[in-house]
Amino acid sequence: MPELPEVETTRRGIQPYVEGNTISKMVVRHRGLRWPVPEQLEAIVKDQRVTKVERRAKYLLFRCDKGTLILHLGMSGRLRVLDNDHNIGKHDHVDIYINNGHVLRFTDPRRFGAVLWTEADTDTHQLIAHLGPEPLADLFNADYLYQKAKGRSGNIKSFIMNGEIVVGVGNIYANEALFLAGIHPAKAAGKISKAKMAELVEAIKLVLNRALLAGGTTLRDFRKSDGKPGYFAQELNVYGRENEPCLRCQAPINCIRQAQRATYFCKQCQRR
DNA sequence: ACATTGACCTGGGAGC
DNA sequence: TGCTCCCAGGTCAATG
Repeated sequence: MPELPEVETTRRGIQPYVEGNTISKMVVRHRGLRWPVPEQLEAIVKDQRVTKVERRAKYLLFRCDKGTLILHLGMSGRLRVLDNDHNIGKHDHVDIYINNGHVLRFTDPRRFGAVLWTEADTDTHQLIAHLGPEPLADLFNADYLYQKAKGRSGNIKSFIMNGEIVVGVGNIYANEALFLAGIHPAKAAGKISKAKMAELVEAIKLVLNRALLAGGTTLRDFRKSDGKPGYFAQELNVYGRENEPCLRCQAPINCIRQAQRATYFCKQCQRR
């Protein structure tokens, strides 16, 4: 499910139920996520107050009294607020009980997600320390991207999906942003002009902001944290539209594979 | 330093 | 109906 807008939508959805409250209990039914859920986590988080619910890249960060609970939704993860703990499903791996009667439930069929704990500054955490800027921050601009791309021969699509360059640009929005900027996804990152990079930066910010406003894209199983679907899928220009007419020029949309991921683009509108 | 590939998992849909 | 194959929103770790 989750690209950055979905993760941020989830954060906003759960924040009012969690922030300022205390974790009364945690139940882990399946420790085998991307990394094992730490053995002592239930005991560690019990009775800790959550002071902030933040996000860095696609990581959700629950700032607690004694450290930070780090949660990643992976490819198929979901986090919902429930009024009770009924109807436990096969993929409901972790429940976090809040002292206001709500339960945060982490569901993840593919188990690519993660639930971890750190007592160190998260900026120095192994998984977070090397991440690039947030795409919606001012730091992410044409100068930055152009400088980073200098001398790079790899394709621009993989480049913008690289979390060390910029975080939060997943497959769907990488496709959409390149279409809006009129850049061929296979073009070498280092051969793109600064002017084009400026267009790309604006396109990335635009698609992410739009999706954020819509509450995240609905594809397969995405639901906002309250269980209602998001509704951005109908605004996609190229993603998932192989052989359908380009919405700008009517030429059929192409689909190729880059780094084992599907890339959709229009040959007419996105020149090399 | 950079680029590419495999790996982690399950479920759903297409095709036979 | 049921089997097999392929695909899926992420991203780390290992390899050239």
